[in-house]
Amino acid sequence: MPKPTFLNLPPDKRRRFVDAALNEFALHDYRAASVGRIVDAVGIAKGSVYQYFDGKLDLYRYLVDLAAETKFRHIDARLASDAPDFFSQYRQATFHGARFDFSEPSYASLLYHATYEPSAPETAEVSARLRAASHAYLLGLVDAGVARGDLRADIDRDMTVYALYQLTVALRDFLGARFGFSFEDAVHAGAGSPIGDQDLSAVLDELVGVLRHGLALG
Amino acid sequence: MPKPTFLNLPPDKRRRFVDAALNEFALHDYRAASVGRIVDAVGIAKGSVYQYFDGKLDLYRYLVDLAAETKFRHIDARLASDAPDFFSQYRQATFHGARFDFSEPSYASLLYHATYEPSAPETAEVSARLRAASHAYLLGLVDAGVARGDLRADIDRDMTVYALYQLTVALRDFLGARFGFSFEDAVHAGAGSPIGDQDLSAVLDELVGVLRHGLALG
DNA sequence: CAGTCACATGACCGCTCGGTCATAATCGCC
DNA sequence: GGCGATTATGACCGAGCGGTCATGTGACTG
Repeated sequence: MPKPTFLNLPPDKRRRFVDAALNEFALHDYRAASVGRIVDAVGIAKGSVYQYFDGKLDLYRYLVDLAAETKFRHIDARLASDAPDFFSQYRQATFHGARFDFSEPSYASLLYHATYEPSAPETAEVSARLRAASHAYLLGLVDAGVARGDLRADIDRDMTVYALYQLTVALRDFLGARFGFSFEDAVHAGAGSPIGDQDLSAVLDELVGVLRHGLALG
Repeated sequence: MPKPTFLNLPPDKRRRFVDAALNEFALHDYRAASVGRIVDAVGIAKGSVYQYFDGKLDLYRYLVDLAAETKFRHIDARLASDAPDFFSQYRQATFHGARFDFSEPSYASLLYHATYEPSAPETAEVSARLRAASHAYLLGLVDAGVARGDLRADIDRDMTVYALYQLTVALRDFLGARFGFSFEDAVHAGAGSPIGDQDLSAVLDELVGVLRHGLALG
């Protein structure tokens, strides 16, 4: 967790630091991210980082938590309050999740890296926490869906959650491939929504259609 | 590609080198893998590696190609020759793929790392080639399935391939989580099939069932 | 004005890395 | 045995890393 010094920082300086750090961890995975580049970008001395955080890992943890919290909040705030069925709930959440990723490519890329980083022993715990949070969220959705009768009662809940999770995370790559869009470029360029809502909706309709009825004919 | 010197090596020495390198790249992703550790493990001088390959990346490319080729061959050799429907074809390929992963955890982990490593600019091309090969394979399956009438004709082929790909790759994590199995441990311990064929079959039945009929009730 | 305290600084440390190269050992052939 | 070609070696290089710490700075306090 951040040291008190960090929290006492003038808001503007703190914001600039977080932005630069976010950028660095969005552009590079944990190991490749460089504390030196962060301080160069923000124009402070290297030692300052260690006045703010206990080290690189501590900073990373803080950023991942911040990004996850921000994204979840963004989605939750936009979820329709009326209780539709499972599939439209999932569709809505995924839609707003993707919208968030477009508008905040740095957060999105950071979370993407964190998701696929069980390799490094240090970051394994961060990855696991992130995955656990997503799984818990999806499991709640699935259980409600089963209870409501939207989903078959005989499905393997864990496998269903895993499949949903993977497909949702992979959406980023799929959208990138389909629409020739690179999140990495977006991190440099800042926000901007390069994929229209209609295109995104079409993709999600397709995905939800497969989830709902499967691939088989008839 | 390997230099002539590498190909002239006594088979036993070459095998020991490949094994050690495989191990290193299975235990660590590209950046974290260390040439020094490889030479220590195999008991040769560091300079020798650069007599065999043009560098770390060249060695990595060679190993990934080798692993991918070996795995594809393993699967193809075990595919039933009679032409069943799409789902049993996919099931068979995935089953034998998983079996391969269990019996050759080093290959499997190397391919896993290679799959999720578009971050490093150098390895992006290797990842892309690997993904392209899997996609081509799956696309062939899907197209045949559509032609045969196993699959709905109105599905988005690319998305279907992407979904199949992600779910298949993620199987590794899912099996690991469900059966408390770690591929990393298996790399150390060598082969051994820690998950029985029945357990694997049950998981695949579930997965194929969802792919076939979806999650919706009725 | 002196003293205190929070914060900023950047030279420096130790380490690991991929890669090099002059030299030495080994092999194959006549 | 001798000789050229091939292969093996490991000390060494330059670079980058995370992290440290003695010193400096500036603002608030009594």
